[in-house]
Amino acid sequence: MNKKRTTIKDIAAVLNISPAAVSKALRGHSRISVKTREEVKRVAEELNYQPNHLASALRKGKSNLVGVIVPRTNSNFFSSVIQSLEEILNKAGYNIIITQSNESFQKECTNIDTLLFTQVDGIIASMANETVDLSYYEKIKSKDIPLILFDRGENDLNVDYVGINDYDSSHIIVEHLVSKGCKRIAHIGGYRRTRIFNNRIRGYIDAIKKHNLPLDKDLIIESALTLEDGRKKMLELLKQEIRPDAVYAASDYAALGALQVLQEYNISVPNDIRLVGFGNEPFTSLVTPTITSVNQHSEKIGRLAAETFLERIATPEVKQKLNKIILDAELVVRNSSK
Amino acid sequence: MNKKRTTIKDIAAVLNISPAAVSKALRGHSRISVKTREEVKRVAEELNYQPNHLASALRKGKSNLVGVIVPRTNSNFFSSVIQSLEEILNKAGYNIIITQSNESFQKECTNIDTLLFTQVDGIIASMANETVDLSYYEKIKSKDIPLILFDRGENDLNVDYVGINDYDSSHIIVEHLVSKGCKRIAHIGGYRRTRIFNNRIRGYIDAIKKHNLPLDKDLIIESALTLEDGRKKMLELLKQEIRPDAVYAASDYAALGALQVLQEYNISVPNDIRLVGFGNEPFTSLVTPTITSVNQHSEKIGRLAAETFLERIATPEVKQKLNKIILDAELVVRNSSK
DNA sequence: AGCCTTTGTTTAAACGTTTAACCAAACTTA
DNA sequence: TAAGTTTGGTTAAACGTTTAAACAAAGGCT
Repeated sequence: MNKKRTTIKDIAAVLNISPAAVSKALRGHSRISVKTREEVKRVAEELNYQPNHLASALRKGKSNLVGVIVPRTNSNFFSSVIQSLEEILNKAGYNIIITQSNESFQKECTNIDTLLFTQVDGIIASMANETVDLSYYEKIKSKDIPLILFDRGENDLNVDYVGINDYDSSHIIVEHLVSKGCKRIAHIGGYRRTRIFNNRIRGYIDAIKKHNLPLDKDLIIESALTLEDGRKKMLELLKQEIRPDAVYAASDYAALGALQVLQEYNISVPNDIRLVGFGNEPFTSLVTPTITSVNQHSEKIGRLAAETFLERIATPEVKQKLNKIILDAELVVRNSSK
Repeated sequence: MNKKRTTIKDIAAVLNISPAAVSKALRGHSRISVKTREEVKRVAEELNYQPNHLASALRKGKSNLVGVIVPRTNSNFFSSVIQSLEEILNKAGYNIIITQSNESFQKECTNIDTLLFTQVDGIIASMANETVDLSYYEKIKSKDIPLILFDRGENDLNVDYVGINDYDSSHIIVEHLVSKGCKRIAHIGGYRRTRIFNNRIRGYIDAIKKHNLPLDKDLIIESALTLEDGRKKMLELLKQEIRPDAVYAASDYAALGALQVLQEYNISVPNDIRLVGFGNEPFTSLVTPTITSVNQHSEKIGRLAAETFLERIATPEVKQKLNKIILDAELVVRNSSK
């Protein structure tokens, strides 16, 4: 019965050498003769040897596993970041464990615990909307394993961060709408407590000021940015005495909700009201009219996050500190604002 | 410096007992006095003890990790299955490692290899469209760890399978279209070599026969079912002498592509041509008109797959055999076929 | 009292690798 | 040729946990 897996010892027994020699041969240690090295490889192949990752991880004190936490995977942005993370990290010999927080702080905490329990060598995360208490993230830091944040980060954690320039993105959007002749631009934004949404709001405000447009408090609405929120907030905007002539939503889902309401009210997009979303979700180019949005360069963000992680691993002596990598976002103009 | 993690030995040292006693106390072994058990728990808490998962996994010969392979995560179906898998398995003490094949056979093979390398205790997978060579899946079986397939399975592997009744779903769809008065129903299907798509095609054919409708070869088109395929195939259908009065696409993406073409040609949906998709992707209720589709009960599939896995783990003596769990799908009627 | 059982714990080995330290043989070099 | 270096290994301990086996002490039974 070959019920039991072949181990390094089995190979050693066949060749009448020590397990240590086999281990070294397999890892390409210099002090092993070419002859033995090749014999070992041959026998390993023959016996269908598969190294026991757990044993090696235990001995070396690293698991070659990277934990990933995202709010959800069924958004194009996150799944694309993950894909790119996986590609880079696999090449470097790491596997990733993906977990979803579903935007819940509670779930995020248990995710962190299970990842730490699994002895991951590092964590790459995008924070849940709800999260304000950073103690669980501090816990990661206290374990002295790299923590890399992307998209949804937090300066106070003083770790690496990869994301796009939200502030500038708002400027670009407002500028685009102004160039189309819009004079009263509303913003359906996220909650200010989330850094990226706060930045988008700040960018919006500053851009509005810059173009000497009315900075009406009623034109800035905070929400969780779901489709349903988009609908509700759009209805509120329509109830105002002077309707806006453009709406900039900080998420494509909210933009879509707004679009649905506008269509139900027979308000023409883009003729009566121009609309811009954020995130460049695939459906933005599937609906009618197609929705102008912001491309967040997900693949690039994934790649940079992975590379930053590898760099941290390579130089463990360097203490982690706030290190922001900010990419320029790109406005993808579609029919909803043409 | 508390640089080093607390181990079971540290706890033992504090209480002046053996590490074995600590281990047993922590696991709730019956032969440990209530007193020591509680002291151990107290000290463990105090020293912030985190069990070393690798060591225990190595010793016990199981990793408490389950590998998951999906074609992609950015589809609502798969991400929802994953979420439900995660929920059940986490409760049972398992963590999941998610990998994506991107519908590529090559990628799927390396995914299997990395999962096996990571010593997962089992694999839950949905096969890539491309996959016909089953040798890598046989490799999983030869390791004697449970393999559970869902949605995209293969009878020949003789393992557990969870999915919906594709054959019947086609029947239900055709019946629905017939009830709306359709007489010439086209089917934009997947490739026959994939079992589920073959079943949908067979179901379509039998249902057409059953209702004595014309069974025209030109009305059945195979493709990869992407949005682009939907567009192309719809164009082909429109070129035919007698246009169909209904189109049943085996994926929502293809259905959406078809819808776009129809709108470009000013053909009214549902008045001129009725349209049905498959998968109940969120966008089906977001576009105009909303698209009738089939709900695949993703949460239930995830739950059943997880439970089947746990059952296999609990009864390792039982040899795995073909065991199909087939759910009834549910037609969600929307405007595209009303 | 003597034997049996139960309770609570210790001992020691094991899981499969890696690696520091050691060693013998072969080769250099002056 | 003697000392030093290089080559190609071996030995043994270690990573942190689990667990079978052993054992001592206490309690139960006749």
